[in-house]
Amino acid sequence: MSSESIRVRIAPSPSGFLHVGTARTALFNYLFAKKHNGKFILRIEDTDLERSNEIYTQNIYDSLKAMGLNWDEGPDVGGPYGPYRQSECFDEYKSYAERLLSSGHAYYCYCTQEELDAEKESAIAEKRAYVYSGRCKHNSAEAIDQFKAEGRIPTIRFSVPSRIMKFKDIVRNEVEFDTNLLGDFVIMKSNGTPTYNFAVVVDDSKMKISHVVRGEDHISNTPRQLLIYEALGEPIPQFAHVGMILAPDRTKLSKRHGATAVSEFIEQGYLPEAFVNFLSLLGWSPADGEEVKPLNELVEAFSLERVSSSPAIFEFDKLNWMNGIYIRNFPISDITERCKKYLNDYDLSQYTDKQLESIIAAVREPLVKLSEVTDAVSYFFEEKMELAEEIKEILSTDEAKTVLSAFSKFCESLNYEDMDELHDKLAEFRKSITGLKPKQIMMPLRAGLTGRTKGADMGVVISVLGKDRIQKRIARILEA
RNA sequence: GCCCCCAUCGUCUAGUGGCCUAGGACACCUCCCUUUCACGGAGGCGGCAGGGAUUCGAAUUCCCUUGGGGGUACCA
Repeated sequence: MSSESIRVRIAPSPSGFLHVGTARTALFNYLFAKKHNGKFILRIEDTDLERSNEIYTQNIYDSLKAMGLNWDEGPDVGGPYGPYRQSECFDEYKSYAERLLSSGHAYYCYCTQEELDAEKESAIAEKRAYVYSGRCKHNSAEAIDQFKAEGRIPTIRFSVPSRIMKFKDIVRNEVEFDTNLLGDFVIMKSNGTPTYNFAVVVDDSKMKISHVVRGEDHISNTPRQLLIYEALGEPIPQFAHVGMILAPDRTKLSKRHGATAVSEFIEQGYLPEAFVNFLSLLGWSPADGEEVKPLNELVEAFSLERVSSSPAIFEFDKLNWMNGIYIRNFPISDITERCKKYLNDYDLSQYTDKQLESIIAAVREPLVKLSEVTDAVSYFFEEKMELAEEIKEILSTDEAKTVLSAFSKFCESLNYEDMDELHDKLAEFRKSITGLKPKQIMMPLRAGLTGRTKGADMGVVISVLGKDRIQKRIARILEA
């Protein structure tokens, strides 16, 4: 097949924030499209008016964009096969349904919910698998008139032929279903809107989708959709059902497991770029084994054949590791800019951009999430420090006091602008105090100046704080 | 219940009959580096769910069992 013809889509329903599972599916679709010079399409599946909400649509846009998954066609950017929002296509579904009606592939069903429930209950009572009886398939004209007179509004059901349905799935080879277990299913609800299985097929064929890459939870929908394609006489796309993403307790990832929305992760301080990279490794692996790959490299490395058919569990350890790598490797100006939203409580105006960058550069190394920067830089912004017992203990010794008062004098003559020189001077200072190991000198100094036992390089601390604040902080400790 | 899918270290995975005394990554442990935390480097721990069958040979093929997941709607 010519790669020009590859068209894939992500079709979320705006009934919640963009879920990590949907995000991963979107990623795979995007990677597949870009790898083969195809089109990545966004379609909003909002046929369920009740549950759909515009704020979710916006969240889907924002999350996808943050991840860098820009779509070629979609509700906002348009395209040759629109509309890309199902709620704008209701007339279309109706006319497709009529096609099926007139070709004998579908029929009106006047069964009430109560009648249907009764069928279901007796099936359960008899320990039979429930399938719709198909009783409305051969309604007489009189019966139909009677139903209409009662005010019943029909659904439209697809007439399912009896046979074994086989299809080839790119990630799992042959899959087989017996259509007798399906039952004639509803394609148009009584309120005139299409059901999911019907709308998907209409839209996918209208949009000339060549490959349907989606979660394994859709695998049992596939035979129904195949039947519709055939009845419509539309070309059938290739399918690829990816293993699902599960929570650590091996059940479907849901709210009770914590964050499930991409936007929540971003909010927490995960870089979308890192998140994407992490997601790519859930159910797929690059042939070269190199796991750290930004989006453009993922595109190059991607192939559907390497996608896994078994489910993957979403664990934070590797995400955290990945995020740390991106935090450390991104340009410092970029990271600094992204950190600002976590620094709202501080007066940033006291520092130049360059100083802020050197502060962030000095504390970024151990960060797992950007949000941790708030605490990591606190001693650069707050003069009054709450000292933990551990710190008080370190500062209580005579040695510590000696070190601090010595440094208070020593810092008189420092050049605070030159970092290399500062490090040399620090070494000099260490030598000037005899009888103490480097650590015994540096730790009290750190504790005295920052109120912490760990943190930024002392050269940076000293440089940023400057003489006055250093002397004040030391004085406060020594007076206590 | 019925249908479908899945099954390699704790987790993500490599592996498509001999290259596997099963490789990598995360996590964990040890050591090194070191003015702290970290980063980085070097090691270590740890797995083919069980049982049959095919084969000279099985993580790899087939069957069964078990386990897990998904579906079973006028939700998507």
